[in-house]
Amino acid sequence: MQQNHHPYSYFKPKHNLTSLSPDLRISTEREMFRFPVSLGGSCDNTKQSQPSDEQQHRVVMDEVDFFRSAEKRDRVSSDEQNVIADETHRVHVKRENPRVDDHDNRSTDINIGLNLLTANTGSDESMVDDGLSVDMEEKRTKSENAQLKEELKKVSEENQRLKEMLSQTTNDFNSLQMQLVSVMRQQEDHHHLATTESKDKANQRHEAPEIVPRQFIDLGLPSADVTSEERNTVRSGSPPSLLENSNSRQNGKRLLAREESPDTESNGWGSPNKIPKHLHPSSSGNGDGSSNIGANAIDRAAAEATMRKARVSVRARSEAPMLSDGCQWRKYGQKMAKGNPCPRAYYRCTMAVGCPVRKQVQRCAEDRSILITTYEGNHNHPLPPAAMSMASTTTAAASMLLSGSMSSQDSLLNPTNLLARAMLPCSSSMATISASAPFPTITLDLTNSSNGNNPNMNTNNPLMQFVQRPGFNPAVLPQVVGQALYYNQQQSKFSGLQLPAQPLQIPATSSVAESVSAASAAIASDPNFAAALAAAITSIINGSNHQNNNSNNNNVATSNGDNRQ
DNA sequence: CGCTTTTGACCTGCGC
DNA sequence: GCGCAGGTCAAAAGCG
Ligand SMILES: [Zn+2]
Repeated sequence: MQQNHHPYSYFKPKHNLTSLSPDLRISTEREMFRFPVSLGGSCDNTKQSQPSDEQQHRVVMDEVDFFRSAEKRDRVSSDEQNVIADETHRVHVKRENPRVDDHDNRSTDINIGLNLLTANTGSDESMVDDGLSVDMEEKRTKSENAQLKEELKKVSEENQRLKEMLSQTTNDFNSLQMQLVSVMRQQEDHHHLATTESKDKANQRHEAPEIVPRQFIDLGLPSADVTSEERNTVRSGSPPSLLENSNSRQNGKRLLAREESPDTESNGWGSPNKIPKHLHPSSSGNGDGSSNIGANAIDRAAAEATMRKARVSVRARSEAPMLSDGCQWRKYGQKMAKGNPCPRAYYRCTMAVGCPVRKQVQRCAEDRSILITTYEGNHNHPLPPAAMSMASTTTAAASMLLSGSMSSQDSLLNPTNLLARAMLPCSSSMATISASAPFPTITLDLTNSSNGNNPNMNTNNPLMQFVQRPGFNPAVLPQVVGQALYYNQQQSKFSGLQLPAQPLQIPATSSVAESVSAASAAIASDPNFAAALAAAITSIINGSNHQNNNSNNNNVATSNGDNRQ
């Protein structure tokens, strides 16, 4: 937990600024999306330079609006707010002119309008410095201060609430999205199957689709004997909810509560890795017999199962036995893995009763200072902010992997692949795809060593620059990728996995085009993707932003196989 | 006392 | 079918 303070310190700046004025606080939100500015590597410059009102009016991403609108509402609601707003406005207007020069200068330094997004960090000072008509202002300032303080209180609370809401919503949305995607894919598959089948047996059959639901109707009927048997096996400490699920057991022997709570069903991973078994032989499913429900059950089961398989693996140097990622874990097993002297430990999330999330921790065989943490599944409960990074990462990545593996084996069309390549133009060799394996896995390599096979320093990759920071906690990084994945997925997946028809050009990622296929270049240069990266990275950077270069490498590799050390 | 870790047994999928 | 390897279970032990 201690380590997590760091990662999430990016909330702090928000609060600090909050103490200045609501406006400033709001702009902080925007700050989260200022990443494009930093692409030029001029983080420091931008911070030092004073922002202007004009800058703040440039909205980089829509996501910001969520907060902004909320804030605005907040402002309007209070009486004196308007006064404050006016004040700040006036001040800003004043300063605007001088700032413009700065902008021009900077823009020559770096690049285009990206600079417009620069920080407002100095705004407080500016307000102080600017004190023009001192006397008048002072009086006002005093009263304003009082108001501001109150306002600040309110806003802080509101902020807190919003944060909580956001995290929760994000969580929910992630899982919902995951499910939706899976269902969509399933439907596609089913359509495919149905059509082919009906073609084959067109003469004999009336309706092919009927077949599927029927299976589930059968499955839906839990046998009374089984349940009673299973009750015996329930552990003393286990919640009664375990019983509910026991009907999904297939073998009488070990009726362990794998899917521990009813929640799990709706959430992800109700079914263990044996999807096919669940589908065909017996058990499980909703008791109801309507064909629709059955179909849904299939979809869900398959989706969950697939989801389950999707993994996010993080390689990081750490002497600690485990990365602290904000979640509570309970060790449930340990095994000697083949070809590795170090044992592999198995953990499961204990923050909620039925949470299906698991993780494996193992040291790298070649370099024992490298810790390999592999996550599976999605949390079925609200997460503390400290845990959001990992969670969103796994969810998003899992979704990505899902869509990629199911819809096409084509590595080029695999969004995950694309992402990996897009993020790692210099180390595209790392993005190996072996179509042969059961577990689609995305691997984040945060280790120091350049891994030999990656001679190019990744310094020209924007993402690298951000990862290569001293205070950078490996545990946070997943959020970067996670969010990137997340946003990217909305682009690439929901638009039907089709590559953007119109490749757009973004200087920052243009290098991708050289080393990567045209397809991946298209995605990578997609402004939305860039923006997603920006959002994700900026949010991280804002928190643990200390300029320094560490020799950290961030490699993202995807494979359909087990992660080999 | 409640929770976590340890650890041997067990289950499952896969290749031969 | 057999053996192997990965993954999981749960009783027992450990810990605060
Ligand atoms: Zn959880």
